[in-house]
Amino acid sequence: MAKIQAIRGMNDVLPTQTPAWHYLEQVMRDLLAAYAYQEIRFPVVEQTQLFKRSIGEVTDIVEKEMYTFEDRNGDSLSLRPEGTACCVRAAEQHGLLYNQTQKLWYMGPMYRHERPQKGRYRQFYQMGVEAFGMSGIDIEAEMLMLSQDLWQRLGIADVLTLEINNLGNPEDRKRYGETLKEYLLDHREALDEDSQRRLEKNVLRILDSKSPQTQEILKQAPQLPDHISADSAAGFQQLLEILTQAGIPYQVNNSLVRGLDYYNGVVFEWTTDKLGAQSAVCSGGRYDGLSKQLGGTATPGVGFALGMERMILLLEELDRLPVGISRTVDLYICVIGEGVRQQALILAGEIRRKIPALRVLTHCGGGKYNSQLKKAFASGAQCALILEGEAAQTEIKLRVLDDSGETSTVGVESAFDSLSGLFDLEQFD
RNA sequence: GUGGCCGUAGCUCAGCUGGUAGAGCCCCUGACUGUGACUCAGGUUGUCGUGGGUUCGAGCCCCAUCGGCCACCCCA
Repeated sequence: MAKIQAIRGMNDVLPTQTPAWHYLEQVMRDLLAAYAYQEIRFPVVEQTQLFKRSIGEVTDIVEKEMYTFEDRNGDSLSLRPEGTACCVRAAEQHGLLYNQTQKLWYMGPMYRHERPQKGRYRQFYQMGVEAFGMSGIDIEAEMLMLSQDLWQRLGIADVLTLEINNLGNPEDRKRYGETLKEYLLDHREALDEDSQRRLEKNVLRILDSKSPQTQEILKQAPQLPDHISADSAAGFQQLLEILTQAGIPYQVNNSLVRGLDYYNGVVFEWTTDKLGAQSAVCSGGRYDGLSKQLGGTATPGVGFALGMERMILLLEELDRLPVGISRTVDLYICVIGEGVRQQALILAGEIRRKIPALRVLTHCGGGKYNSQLKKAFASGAQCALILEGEAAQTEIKLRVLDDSGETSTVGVESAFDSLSGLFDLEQFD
């Protein structure tokens, strides 16, 4: 029988890696709680239409990266390639957007059929933040401050840079799109293939085309900042001022457009040069038209998503993971001889009841003194209880697992007291 | 989707111009040590990613396929 292996680009997270994930998730949860954002969860599968209508028909994501399949009843379903559309759908469906504002976050796997690469996987995890019902630039400012706060808590602020742009309000964007299209139609033949296709449904994307020839043509093109209404431009300036005051360095990039069609207003991207080709670790912006586009009532929205794998890669690369997060055992109980097996299990249970947060590993499966002690050290535990004998013991050994080799013999009854003396119990409250 | 490199024991890798496989680490046993050590003695592990082909014979050649890494592209 041939061995079955994981699907390409879909990774197992092994026990050696889960501590890093827990750490990252915990820092995020704490941060989001500090900003009073609430968690929302929604399904991994949605109607294909949801993504076609939000992300855009002619985007790469919808055109060639979605996992789309037919349900048994013939409906076209897709694994979610991103979270914003799902979040809007869920919020709208349950009346969360009716006459109220929301500050939400989510975390979970997304799916995109791309060629796997460092920092790019077919199943990847995103943490996303979305705010609904707020149209000022204060919410953009808060989100950027929140993300900056996260980088600081993780200790990676020094390797990330913020690129930011203003696409103007939806009318600005539409008007500019038409003007740009008109200009580019005159140079149609000189554009690269992709840009020619985008001319029809996705003109703005041409702005960040990598083709040198296309970029040459764009030099003479009508410029985006010239087509932005005064109030939108003023708001953008205010935002930039807040960023300056908050000590967040930024770089205005007028060709930053984003690959998802639903954006308008402020868009941004946090990038790094530490992850090879995958430079974007977090990005987002305003999407005021999205909820209406999905058939709901018009509700302003702002949000961003960040790639969890890329965060972890970055933390590992820069060695910014706190020491000690991998330790999973505090107390190791060595069980030498079948006679003390039962006593050891019962004793472990009593200790756990008395100190619920203490992580107690009872050695199972037998083995000699030497090898069990070796495992006790390898486990990272601070201390080991050693039960040895052919029958239940009244005295057991307590060994501190450091170089001192300090070992004492204690009565079973007083084992708990001895442990209390060893561990700083407050840390387990 | 395109291109380059790669796929040999749990891990890191070696394997000359094709003659059916090794090393280190780890792990286990024993000896010595009242003991995570050291040293010594011994031991387990692989359908050489998978499926075909060429050949008297393939880990080494050819084709296909799956997977990994990197870049393009795209994005988180």
